[in-house]
Amino acid sequence: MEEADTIKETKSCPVKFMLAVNDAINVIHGKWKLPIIASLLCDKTRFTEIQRNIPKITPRMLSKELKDLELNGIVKRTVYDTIPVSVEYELSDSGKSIGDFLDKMLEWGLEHRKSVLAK
Amino acid sequence: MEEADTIKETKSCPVKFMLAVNDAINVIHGKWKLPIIASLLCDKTRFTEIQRNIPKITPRMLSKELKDLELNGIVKRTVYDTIPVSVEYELSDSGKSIGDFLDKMLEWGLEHRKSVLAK
DNA sequence: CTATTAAGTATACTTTAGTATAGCGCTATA
DNA sequence: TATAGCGCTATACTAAAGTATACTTAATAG
Repeated sequence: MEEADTIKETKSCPVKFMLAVNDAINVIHGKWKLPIIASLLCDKTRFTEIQRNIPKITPRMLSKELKDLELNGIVKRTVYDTIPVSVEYELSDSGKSIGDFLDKMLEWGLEHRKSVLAK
Repeated sequence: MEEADTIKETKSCPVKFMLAVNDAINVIHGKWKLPIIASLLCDKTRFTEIQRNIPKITPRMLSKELKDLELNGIVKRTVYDTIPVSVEYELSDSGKSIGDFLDKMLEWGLEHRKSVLAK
């Protein structure tokens, strides 16, 4: 099946539609996922570095969210055999392409703000 | 300032970027907002009708989420002076245009599923 | 007189998300 | 020997989100 057909078919099937959209929502869901992804969109980085980039995140949450993102194929974790060990996190291809729909959300958000302020 | 410039400027400003993206996230955030919006994308409808369309939602949650959506300018509520009163909910223009970024999320979700299954 | 419908509200509860704080194993540097 | 940095984990807690169940007001149908 062609790409365009897959999309068309999915839109006509509420269940598949919801599954795919929910995948996207889950990836940005919660207080910290977006800051983490934003941090990794710039550069592959290490644990402590991300912690420094995101004020107020606790190591517990950072660890939890990174695991979650890794499990969902958004983030890749690489351990280097240095002393002491260093660990690098980077976005997968899927992860990098999150920017695609974030841009659309941004545009919608700006439009919406305008229309709300107009009243 | 031109539309395109606003978007460009926003992308270069992390705070504004986050504000606008968060507006979009808030609108679809939680267990029930998306089903409610989906239900209203088809048709303007009444409270009980929405409740029937969304199995398992309680009136408490439906009421809460509709109020929230109304406050955020996504949904418009109209009370008709019939006996007994009937109340109709419909999407605002902003509400209708949510489809724009949902489509992008859908596309991303499908791509992502493919890439995860490929492994 | 009782039951039902519309559009919710009230109260109490459970579950999930997030916070606060401390500590581990390892090594390098002062 | 003490301190600091890295990449976390453990325990205990609070706060936010969601559920369950009952009830309200006003009218109408049986």
